Amino acid sequence: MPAVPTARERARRELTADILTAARRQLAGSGAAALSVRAVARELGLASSALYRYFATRDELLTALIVQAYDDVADAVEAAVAPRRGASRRTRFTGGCRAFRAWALEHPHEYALIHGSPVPGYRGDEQTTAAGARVPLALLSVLEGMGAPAAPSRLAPQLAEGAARVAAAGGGEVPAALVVTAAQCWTALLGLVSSELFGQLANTFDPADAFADATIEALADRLGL
Amino acid sequence: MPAVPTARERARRELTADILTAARRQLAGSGAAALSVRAVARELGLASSALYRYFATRDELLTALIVQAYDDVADAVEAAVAPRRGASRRTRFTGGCRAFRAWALEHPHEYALIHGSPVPGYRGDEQTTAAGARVPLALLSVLEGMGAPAAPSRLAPQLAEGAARVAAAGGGEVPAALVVTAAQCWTALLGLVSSELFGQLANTFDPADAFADATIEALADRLGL
DNA sequence: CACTCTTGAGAGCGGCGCTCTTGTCACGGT
DNA sequence: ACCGTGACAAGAGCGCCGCTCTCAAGAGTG
Repeated sequence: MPAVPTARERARRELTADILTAARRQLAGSGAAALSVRAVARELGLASSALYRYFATRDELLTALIVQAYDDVADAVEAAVAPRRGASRRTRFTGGCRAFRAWALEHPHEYALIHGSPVPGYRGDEQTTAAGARVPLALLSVLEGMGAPAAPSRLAPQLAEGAARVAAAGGGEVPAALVVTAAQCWTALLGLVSSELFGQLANTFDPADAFADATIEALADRLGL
Repeated sequence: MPAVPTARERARRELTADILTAARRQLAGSGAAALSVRAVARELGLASSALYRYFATRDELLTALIVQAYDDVADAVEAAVAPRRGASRRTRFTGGCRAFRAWALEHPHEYALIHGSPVPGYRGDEQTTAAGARVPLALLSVLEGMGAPAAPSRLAPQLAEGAARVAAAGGGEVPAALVVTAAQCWTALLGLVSSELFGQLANTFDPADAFADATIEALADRLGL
């Protein structure tokens, strides 16, 4: 591969990026179910068959969008939890949670794509799982250096294994019991945001800002922050 | 309407039920995205156009399946939380949560249909929201007669409103602060099950039985059970 | 019996994902 | 400078899909 890419290579990269941009706009506008290769091609003034030179399948295009969405939300959350002068652990954690929810509210279709029901026969792709781990790991990183919870009851073997896998995946210096609690908080956060976005709170806590804030504070309490 | 239904009416009811049964089988087998009116018609030996006499649209068929799924899981949870001799509140609550998770694991596609990303432009149908409220109300009913949490700090207005709406919807004699906590536990339970089913726990707490049990016990703790 | 209203079948519309073929043009080696 | 290779866009086409329309047959009712 030459240091200076040929015109063809540049064109390919640019068109690939254009396809992704158009696809993302369609996704944001009408959701993943309505995203069609033909519509993207139309928007770009191409024959639909031409797109298959860049993405072999609709699922492949969707996968690229999934990775983009994971990275996008991870950027937002990582920025929110970054250590700052005078920012307590609790502030960083709740800020990260709030950033996560805010991103989800701004990008509902992208959120549904990555945290809703898996579209086809859900691919456990390496790329996507790695990208998907960034947000929970960012939230976990806030807890680094904390002691174990007050009552460090012995963990069930399955839980200890899970915590070990989290540690291996990058969850640095956090006691296993706290990792388990953090994972519970992570699923709770997902439940909060999914419930709000998918309409499970309709007719009850519907404008959910106060409910979300209270829930996030409760999570921080539970983590001993 | 005559007391004795005509042959045509009986036939219509039966065929409607058959359509739902076939559709449900397809849903359980391949998921909501793959459910097609034509395939259901094929399975029943009908022309696809004939099905439109019974369900005006694919969405209408899906809505019927949604209501069925809501009722199905509600039956399971209500049975699990029913008061029994010697069953403590805590046992009834955790049993209800476990029944919810068990139903979801047995019916992943139905679960995705009702708690995953809303399929089209999600209808806030009256029928579906009423059916969807049964499970959380069943879990809430376990808490009836309990006192308010230790620190009944004044609720934000939005939260008080939400709790009032829950009470109006059938959440009987439960203090508002406890209703809020219960709602948080409900979204946390949804997050737990969704995470497990949608693959968010892959590579960490993947065989999630121990994790789920620990999480459910933690919810019971939080409710003071 | 005549009538109406319901039902099921068939053809058909436009859209979808995806494949195959065809003509064209950029690239790299000689 | 030229020519062969390979990437490329386009078009036609396949089998699906949701949905509509029309039409013939049959059940229900006076």
